[in-house]
Amino acid sequence: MKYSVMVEYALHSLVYLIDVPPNESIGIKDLSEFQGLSETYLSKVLGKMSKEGIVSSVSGVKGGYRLNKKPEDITFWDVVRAVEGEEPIFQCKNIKANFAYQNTKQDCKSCSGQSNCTINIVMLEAEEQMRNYLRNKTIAWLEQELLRTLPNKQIEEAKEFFKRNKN
Amino acid sequence: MKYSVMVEYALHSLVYLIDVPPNESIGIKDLSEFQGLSETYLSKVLGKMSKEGIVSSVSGVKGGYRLNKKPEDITFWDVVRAVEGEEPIFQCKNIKANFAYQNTKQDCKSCSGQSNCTINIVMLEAEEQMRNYLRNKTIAWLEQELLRTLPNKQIEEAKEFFKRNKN
DNA sequence: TTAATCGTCGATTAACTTTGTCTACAATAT
DNA sequence: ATATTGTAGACAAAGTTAATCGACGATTAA
Repeated sequence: MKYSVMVEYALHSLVYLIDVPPNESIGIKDLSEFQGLSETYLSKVLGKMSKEGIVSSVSGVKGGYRLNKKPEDITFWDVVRAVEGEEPIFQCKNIKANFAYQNTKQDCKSCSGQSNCTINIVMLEAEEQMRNYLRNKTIAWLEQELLRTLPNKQIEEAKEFFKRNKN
Repeated sequence: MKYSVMVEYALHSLVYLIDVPPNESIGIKDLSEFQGLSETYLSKVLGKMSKEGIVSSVSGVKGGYRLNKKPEDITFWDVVRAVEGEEPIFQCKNIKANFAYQNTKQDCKSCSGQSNCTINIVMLEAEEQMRNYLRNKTIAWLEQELLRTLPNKQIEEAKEFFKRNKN
């Protein structure tokens, strides 16, 4: 079980969007070039975040992406959900004749809802612990943390790169 | 991102092994037939749990599986780990020239260890929340919960099935 | 108004993982 | 001995993720 690399691409890309003023933006070409990622693939990641209102996009010449919310209103969970969707990690397939289901006739839909399949409930609640943790970490917090821990040189390098290619 | 169905197969199968006396066992054929699962595939799942010491196996005629520990010493996490492995859900691919890494020269190994890639740390800690929850739920607890919530008829049905085919 | 630039969308391909099967083999009760 | 059962590994099928490509529409600068 793994998160798709999209999650990594998304979180890392957001870092560069934090400081972009509301009337500017960063193009997919710059974002992908600086991080060494595929332009077309990364654009799908940003597209997903755009759909979920995390970033907003500007079409046309000098277009690109910028944040669509304040960094303190974007959580890690928002990003994961935008990219991976809300489907639970664990899903009952409703094993036939199964001991652990009250109603062997019903299928998985009932099980992932407010079902009484104990095993499913445990797994869903376990995942909920992870989600709650992610809901508590915002992009604003991430920026502070990066400013605190990263060498200045590296931070300046990034700022320089995106300033040079400013949209 | 999804858990493999192996996790479901493993947890459900364990339920039927809880009450097996130390000198008896249940064969893969019965376990798979009762649950409507592929015999060969389920045997791989049990094999993984056997390797991790959760169950023990008896070869030969009248062979099968039984628990290798007390139900209160088997947690959900033990089962997930046996089946899915310990690899973290999120793994840094060390994006080239990446802003969020202190040392762009090092590769992912450094990042998933005690690295200072903040994003990676957050994701690892989030996963740890989920693991801790699973570490708190034992198979013994699961049995109590099932006895409490399942209709007697269903429980008896299962017991009957495995008694008939007792090894 | 035209041309270049940029994001969006869907089809397609490539790589990889999961699921499942098959076969040969080792252990064991009768 | 022999039939039964678990073990292991090769293999195949199906599904998912990663990545590419091309057509399209929106926007801006000239």
